[in-house]
Amino acid sequence: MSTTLKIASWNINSVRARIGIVEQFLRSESPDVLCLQETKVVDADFPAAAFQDLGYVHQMIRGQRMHHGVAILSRIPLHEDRHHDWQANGEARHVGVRLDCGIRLENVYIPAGGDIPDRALNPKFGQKLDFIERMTRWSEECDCPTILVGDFNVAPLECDVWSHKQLLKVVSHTPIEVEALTRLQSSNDWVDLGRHFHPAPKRLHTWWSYRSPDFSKNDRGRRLDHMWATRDVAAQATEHHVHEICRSWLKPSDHVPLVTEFVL
Amino acid sequence: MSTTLKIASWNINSVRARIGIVEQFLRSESPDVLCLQETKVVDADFPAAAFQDLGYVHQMIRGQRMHHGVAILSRIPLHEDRHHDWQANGEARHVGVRLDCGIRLENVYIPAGGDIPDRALNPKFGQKLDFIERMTRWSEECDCPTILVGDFNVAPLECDVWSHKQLLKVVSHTPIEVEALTRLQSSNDWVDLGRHFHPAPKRLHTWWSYRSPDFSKNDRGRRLDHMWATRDVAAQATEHHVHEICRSWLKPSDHVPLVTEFVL
DNA sequence: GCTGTGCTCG
DNA sequence: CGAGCACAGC
Repeated sequence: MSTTLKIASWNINSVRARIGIVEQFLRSESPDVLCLQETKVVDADFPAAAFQDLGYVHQMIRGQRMHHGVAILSRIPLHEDRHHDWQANGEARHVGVRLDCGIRLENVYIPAGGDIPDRALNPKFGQKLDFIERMTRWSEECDCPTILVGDFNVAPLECDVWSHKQLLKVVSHTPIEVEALTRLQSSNDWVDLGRHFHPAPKRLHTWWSYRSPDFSKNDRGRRLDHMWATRDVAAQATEHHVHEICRSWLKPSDHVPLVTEFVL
Repeated sequence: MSTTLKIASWNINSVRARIGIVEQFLRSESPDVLCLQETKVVDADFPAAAFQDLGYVHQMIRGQRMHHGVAILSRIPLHEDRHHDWQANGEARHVGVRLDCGIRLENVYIPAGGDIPDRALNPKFGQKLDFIERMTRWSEECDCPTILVGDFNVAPLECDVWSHKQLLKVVSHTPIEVEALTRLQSSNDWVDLGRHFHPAPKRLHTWWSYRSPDFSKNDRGRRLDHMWATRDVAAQATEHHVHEICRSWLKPSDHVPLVTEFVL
């Protein structure tokens, strides 16, 4: 006998502004667990009831005023929730739990890093690289079956962006960020599920800027969102989808949801 | 042979935020002329095309950044537009035109007057009374058939408010404002079309605060919006309606439209 | 409450 | 472009 586990991850850019389309997504996809990033709301104002009404009664919420904020909403029990604050700056960028099957699920929102890809000129860029380094130290110590999801704010491969050449000096696709993310991936037995199911050089994007007027016409996307799993767990993955369609919905997030199914 | 003339007036509290419901109203009521107050937009950004598409190709727009702003949108020709600035402060509170039938149509947005009904403590209250006085001087000189509409921000009669007693010291229903409005009405042969068709003590309201959560439940309305006509024109009026239903629409204005039909 | 504005952030 | 916030005005 086998059970399936369906995990979704989505940077929704304000859970309150997006509650309608998140419900729509949950109704159509029915994942067992939904990981959110950029909820942008303090825990007291999190729209918990809306998720409860759809069966997501197990909730691990870590929000803050205005920026960042992560949450795990689940139809299956969640245990041993931990909130890492790797940079000890109080930013709500991580929440992790253990599922009944023993797998740990880690939900992360890596800093965007500002506009200028230079540690000296732009402290936010330094903070981003530092965040990835500290995550790498943490990842080295991870010793159980783990799924790591979230908005990593890095598009590592050439085919992860609409134009490798034009984005080489644009934060999210610079060599220094890609190297940092590669070290994170190498620091444990991480399998990039996106590329496992949709190998390069296939086009795979999860984010389109609001600033580009017609996202589907110009298609200037980047793969900033990721789902990784330790090799043992990745071996149980059966499907992985990027729900591009959600970018065309009314009042969309600039990110779209990722979904992976596992057979345990 | 006779022709009908259907005039509507509506404080829409931002024409851009309300463009959808104004279109809905125009489609269902099809007035010949629509007078708007509180358009809250500079002329360059006025959604002129939306009105043109519905046949309102004759437009006299007097807007300003952020506050106030009036407009006359019409399916019939408009002539001799005049913008009075009675207080010479640059506020866009009036636009008037002449119709082909010879009637003048004057569209006014009288200042709200702030919170405290005291000239000394609250300059806005003084400005409101001064505005009405200056309008009175102008009204005395009006010597042609005229329809005067708009948001007067005064509910003169006891039955114009949900509680006469509780509003006696609330700006919009204080004796000093009512007296000022009465002087304005007496300064020419003005007929209050609202009360002509719906005589006191009938309840007649055109505005419900956003702050009262369920407007229809508590029904704490006031008659702040008015349509007046000189006696000759008033004699040609056949119907006058307050479209209360518009207050229950999605994302409503706090005011509802008034409509009068004339047979010329 | 619900507009507008200006601001920061991505 | 579109979230968040703060403020003013009604």
